[in-house]
Amino acid sequence: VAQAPYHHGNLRSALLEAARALALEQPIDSIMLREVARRAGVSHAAPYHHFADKRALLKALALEAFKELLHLSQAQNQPDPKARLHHIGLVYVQFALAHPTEFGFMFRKSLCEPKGVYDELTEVANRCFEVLLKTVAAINASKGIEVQDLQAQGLVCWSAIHGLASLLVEAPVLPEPPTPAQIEGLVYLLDRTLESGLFASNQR
Amino acid sequence: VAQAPYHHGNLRSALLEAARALALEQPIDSIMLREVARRAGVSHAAPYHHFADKRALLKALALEAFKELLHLSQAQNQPDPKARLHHIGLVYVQFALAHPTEFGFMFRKSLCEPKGVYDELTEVANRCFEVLLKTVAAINASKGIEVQDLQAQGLVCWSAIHGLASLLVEAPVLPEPPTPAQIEGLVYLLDRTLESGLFASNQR
DNA sequence: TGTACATCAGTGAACGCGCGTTCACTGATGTAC
DNA sequence: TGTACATCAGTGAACGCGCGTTCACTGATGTAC
Repeated sequence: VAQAPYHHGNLRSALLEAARALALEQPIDSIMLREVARRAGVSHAAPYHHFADKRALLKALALEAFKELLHLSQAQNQPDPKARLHHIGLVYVQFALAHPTEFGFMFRKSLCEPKGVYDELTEVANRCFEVLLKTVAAINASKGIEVQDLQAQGLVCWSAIHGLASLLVEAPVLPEPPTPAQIEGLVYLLDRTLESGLFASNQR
Repeated sequence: VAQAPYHHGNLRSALLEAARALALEQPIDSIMLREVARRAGVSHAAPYHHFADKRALLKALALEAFKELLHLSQAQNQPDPKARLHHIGLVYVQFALAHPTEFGFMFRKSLCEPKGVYDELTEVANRCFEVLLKTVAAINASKGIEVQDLQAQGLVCWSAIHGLASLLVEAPVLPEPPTPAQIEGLVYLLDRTLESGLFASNQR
């Protein structure tokens, strides 16, 4: 296998991996299909045996990203729902910082068009949200709270996490990329905000 | 002036306006300079008398967007700092929904490169953040709270607002675009979360 | 008021570029008998 | 174990396309005298 056989064997994965590597270096829209093929060591027409077109390859990339995010969110087994929520927030922010281009791309609405038909990307995204919703519901239960609109509560919770991740990735305001310790500190502050508000007096 | 004079008169503004209109129809990276010129009723070389290149035009578009956001944030005169924060959150989300393409684009880090030199976009973005910071600080003061890291507190606050705006614009999870009433409801829920946490028992 | 002239803000042709995609092809693989 | 053959997964040439940018140009404007 050392001398590059005619058949690649696992070109589909290799193309996705090449696209992932390119995404670390440049924005998603300047990724070129021919360059992905080049990186995978294959002619520029070869990808068409594995993906209908460029868009399909990029969508597959987004799908993989969502699957990884889902996997990370679930990779825990803590009994305390608050600890679970902290975990979700932390891995979410860490994922965004580790894969900034994919993070910005995987939420593009145009990826899921046309609407109405079954779409695996939408489904996995929904499952990510459901993991969060269940955790939020568990915290409600542990506090004996009845919430009228769990979706809205979950959306606000997701917003706080998503916003922190987004700003850390892209905010023009931040002079330096944050250190892992700063990230954890911000996620803890976020936890406390969700727990008791942004203006609780037990600020540390 | 009815018969299209040779000199346009205010082509720079007209080009930005054309770009803004195009941004309502398509993602930022598929906006083409030649089409912007076409929309402005001018030859495709004319923009080069007003912008160094395509990137400069798009950056000017982002700058205008930030200026409008700053203006909206400041367009109020409420004595209660909590009311001011609510206003900021509301106009932020409304702006994002009204200008989704620019909203996604104006935060791109690459817009502010090369770093180090003075950059008007960075400055206006910072001023937006400062409006928020001052409001948060005023709420702290009204509560007699001393905060160790105002920047972090402000960043978390901004995250919550920014995240809600981002998700409402782009989330693949939401089946329908939200109504104005839903938006206000979510911003109120956000307010209450910042005030007393996501799990306060006074859920309505 | 008129004229010369510099400057500004357009035009339209042209350039090079590299893309996404298609096509006929060919080498490799696997299965039936 | 061999052989025929269908199928799969590559190749490389070619296509059309429209872009961003440059250039020499020209029409319009404004100022000096």
